[in-house]
Amino acid sequence: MKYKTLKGLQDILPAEISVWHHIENRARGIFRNYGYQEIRLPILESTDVFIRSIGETSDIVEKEMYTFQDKGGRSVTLRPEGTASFVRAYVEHHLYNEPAPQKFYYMGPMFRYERPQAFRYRQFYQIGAEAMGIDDTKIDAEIIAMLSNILGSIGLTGLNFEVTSIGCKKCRPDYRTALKSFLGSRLDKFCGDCQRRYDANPLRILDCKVPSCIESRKGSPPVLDHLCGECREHFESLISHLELLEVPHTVNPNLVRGLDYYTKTAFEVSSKNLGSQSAVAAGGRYDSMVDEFGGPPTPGIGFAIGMERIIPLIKDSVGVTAGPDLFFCPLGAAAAEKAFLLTEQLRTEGLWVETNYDGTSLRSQMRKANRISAGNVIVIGDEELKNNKIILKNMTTREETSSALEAKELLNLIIRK
RNA sequence: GUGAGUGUAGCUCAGCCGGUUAGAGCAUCUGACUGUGGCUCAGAGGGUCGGGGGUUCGAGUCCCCUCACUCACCCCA
Repeated sequence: MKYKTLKGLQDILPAEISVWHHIENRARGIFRNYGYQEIRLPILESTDVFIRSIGETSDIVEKEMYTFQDKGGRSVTLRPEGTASFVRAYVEHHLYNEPAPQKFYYMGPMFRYERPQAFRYRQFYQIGAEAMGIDDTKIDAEIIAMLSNILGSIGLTGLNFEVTSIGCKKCRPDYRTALKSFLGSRLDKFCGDCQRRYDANPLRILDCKVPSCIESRKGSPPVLDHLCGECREHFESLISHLELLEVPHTVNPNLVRGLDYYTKTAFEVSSKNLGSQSAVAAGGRYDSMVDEFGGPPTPGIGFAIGMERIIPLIKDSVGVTAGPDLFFCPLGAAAAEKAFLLTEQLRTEGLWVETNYDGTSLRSQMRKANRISAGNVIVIGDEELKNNKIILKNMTTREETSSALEAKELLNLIIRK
C-alpha cells in the first residue's frame, strides 16, 4: 500500500460516524440549555500562544507540539488543546465587554506529537466549554453539573468525578516548597521517575502508583491544608455547591494538571472501562490567563471532553443509520431511463432513493436492495412501462401495493407509511 | 524518548520438524425451471506471505537488518 494515514492519525469512516453525530448532537442540546454558544477557532496559532499559557517546562510544550515555520518564517503550532486559542480569541475580540458570564463551546481536532496507544492519538477530537467573567463557585459547580449532564445524556455510566483545588499564584509556590522539603529528605526511597519529577513536577509524585513511593510519601503535607484563605474558602464553597446540585464527586487532593495556567478548581472525569488512559474529560479554573494575554483581569473556567475516550464506551449502544426509502430495480434500457428520472424527482421531494445502474438480473438487484437495507422496492419492466402501473414492495413486511408509475403517487404512498 | 509484542486475501485467522500449484470462514460478484431479497447450495475474482538481505538443493516457516502496527512507560482528553 503506497499511502496511509500518518502515525497516530485516523480516518473516521461512514460506518462509525453515527456515534460522532450522537455525541455532538447531545452535547449541543445541553450546551443550549446552559446558554453556551459555539465558537470556531483556527487550528493553527502562533507558537507563543501555547508556550506562554501552557508553560515552557510542561511536557506538552517541551516535546509534544507540532511546531513548524510557515513560508513567512513565523513559528506556528497546531493547537495541542483548546483553551489557549480560546483565550487569545476572547482577548482579541474584546469578548469581555459582553455581559458576564460569557459562555462558549467548541468541537474540533487537537494535535499532540506523542507515541500513540490505546485511546490516545496524535490528532484527537475534543468538545470543550469555557465560562468567563465569574469567580463565584456557582459557575464552577454549574459547569461541572453541565459536564455531568452531557456525559449522562450521551449514555455514559460508571464515571468517577474527582475535584480538588491546586491553589493560586500566592499559595501554590508555598505548598511546592513545603512538599519539596518533605520529599527531599527521603528522595532516595522513591522510584527513578519520581526522582526526576522532584525538580520537574513534584506534585506529580503524589500520584505515583509504585507501591514503595506510596509508602514513602506517607505523612507528606496535604495540599488542601496549604491553600491560602481565599482559595480554601473557594474550595469549600465549591463542594457545598456541588452538593446543592447533587453532582456526585470525590475529593482527590492529588489530581495533577499538566498545564500551568490552572488555578484553584481542578477536576477530572475518569472511567474504569478504559485502558490506562482513563480520563474522559478534565478541566479547571484559570483566573490569571486573560490578564496574561493582555486583557483585563478576568476569571475563567472550562473543560474538555476527549471524543476518542468516550466513543469506545458507547459505540455498541448507538444504532446504525437506516437504508434508502426506495430502491428501483429496472429491467431493460427503457425502464432504466424511467427509473433514473423518477429517482431524481423523488429525491427532490425529500426521499432517499436509489436505483440500479447496470443491467444485471432481478435476483441480483433484489439482493442489493436487501443488502443496503432499502425500505421499499419497485420493479420496472416492459409490462409496467406499457400499463403505467407498478407494484411497491415493502421489504420488511413483504407487503405489496399497486400504484401508478408516477412520482406524486409514489411519494404519497411511501410517506404515508 | 524507553520497553515488549505482532505483521499471511477487504476482515478474522490457519499453515506441523523448512518440502511440490499458500488455505478456511466472513465479505464482494455470478448462478441454481431466463421478473423478486434475507436461508441454503455451487462457482468466480482477490495474496510480490510488510520490505530488504542471508543460510539452504529448497524459506510463509530459520538468522540479521529495516518499516509498520499494537500495548505499556513517560505524559495526557
